Amino acid sequence: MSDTIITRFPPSPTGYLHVGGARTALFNWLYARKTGGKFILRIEDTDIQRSTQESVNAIFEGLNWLGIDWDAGPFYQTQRFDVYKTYLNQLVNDKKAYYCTCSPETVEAMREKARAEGRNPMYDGSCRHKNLAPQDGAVVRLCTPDTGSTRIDDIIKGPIAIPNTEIDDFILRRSDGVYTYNFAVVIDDLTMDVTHVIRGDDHVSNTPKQILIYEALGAKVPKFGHVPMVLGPDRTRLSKRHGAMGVMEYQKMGFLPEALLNYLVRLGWSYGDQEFFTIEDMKRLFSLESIGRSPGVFDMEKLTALNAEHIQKSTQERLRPLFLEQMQALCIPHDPQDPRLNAIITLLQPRSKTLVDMAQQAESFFVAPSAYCEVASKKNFKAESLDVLKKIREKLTKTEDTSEAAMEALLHSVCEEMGLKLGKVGGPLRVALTGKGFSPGMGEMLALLGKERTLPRLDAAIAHLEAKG
RNA sequence: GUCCCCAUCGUCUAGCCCGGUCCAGGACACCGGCCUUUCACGCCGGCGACAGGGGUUCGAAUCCCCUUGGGGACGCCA
Repeated sequence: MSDTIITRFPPSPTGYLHVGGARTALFNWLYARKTGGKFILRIEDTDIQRSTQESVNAIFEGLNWLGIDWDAGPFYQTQRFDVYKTYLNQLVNDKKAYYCTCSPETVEAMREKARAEGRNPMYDGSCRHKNLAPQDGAVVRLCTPDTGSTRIDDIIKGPIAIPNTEIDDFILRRSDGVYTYNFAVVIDDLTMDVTHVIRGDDHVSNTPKQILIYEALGAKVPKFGHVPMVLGPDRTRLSKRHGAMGVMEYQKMGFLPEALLNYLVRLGWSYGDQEFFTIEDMKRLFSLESIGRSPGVFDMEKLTALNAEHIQKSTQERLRPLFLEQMQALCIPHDPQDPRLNAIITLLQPRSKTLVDMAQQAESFFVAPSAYCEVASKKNFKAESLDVLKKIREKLTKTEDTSEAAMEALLHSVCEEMGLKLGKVGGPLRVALTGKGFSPGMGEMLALLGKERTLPRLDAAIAHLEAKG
């Protein structure tokens, strides 16, 4: 009755939320948000053997982390059998579906035969005209047309026609009374008034079957849009062997959800040359028309680059809790109340690819180096370095102003007085303070470390150098 | 095997629908350089693609056909 657009995301709870599923969810969600429509979450748990509550929870967790919210649901298919039953009976009464008692072995033999004859392996419809009475242990199959073809007017791929000879009388309800995916999906989409079915490419062959169910029911067929799949670097369907699949693993690796979403939305969809999108940008600019037709390879490097950009453009309020969370997760000693936190984050923002990266770099601000990197000390702890460090120490003791500018000035005066280039001063100091060969600028480090942390580290380095001789 | 889909730099893509402005643009990666106390950031430059073949046309990345290549589906899984 209304023209509200209704989309849905129907994961099967047989594992975590993976990036492919996340992208499908994202597209459906964005389309609903863009058009002011509704987005439904539905759990397709009709595979009772493999469905688990942990998986359901993992899917919620993933969706929550990504910030993908839904307007209705979650609905569970296993709780909707009474609905399915009504529609199934209608089909049987109308002679559009029938009971079949062929055993799995018999059907397999049919498939084998078809294969041998160079045809698509399928059920041959031998029970179709037997007019079998409803009975336990029998499956219910749909009567599918033997001629003609079924057309999909795909929003993304354009018209697709599948010959009906390729579609067998598939099962709507199993012998144990559980409804199959193809049937449950149609009844759900129908009764939930779904207007747009946006899903992975791997479903194109299911679509004509589903259309046939709508037609047998005399129901209105929704619009379909099949988005190309996400491939691994070897150009096959993304799977476990390609490594990180679960969305939450990306959180552990220090990715921002908005960065993952940005990456995912751009994988297959485009808006001119724009690469960087905030969530708000996506909601405003997304369109089904601009989704490409070819599959895309998941590229960690590009995701990482995008993540760096999102970190760089992010705000203090956004980053601070995530940063703290990451410090915690990595067991890096720190003080969550430290007044320097904002300054540290700001300093690290342009130099961090991930939150993990940022947290690791932040360590130096909280704890003294436990050791000096061999390469770095070999390169920077030279003969004259001992005097340099002593000089810095001496000057630092005498200053009160530890602002970045004052610290820069201090370093420059050391250079001047000792007739050294900045590198000869900054190098040893860097190793003394961080133990590493790289870090932010020494002025910035000194200012953030303050005398109370700098002096002991200087003393330790001086002792280290004196011991070395 | 059968059916369906796809095809622009290594990767993501713009351009394709409505042929000329494209000896094909952007981004990631890579390589140089600048900046610089290190590492990053930033900036500048470079490398790098219309799968192949036929048409149609004055003209094709863009339209048509074939070939090749890739992906997907063929379950009492979803």
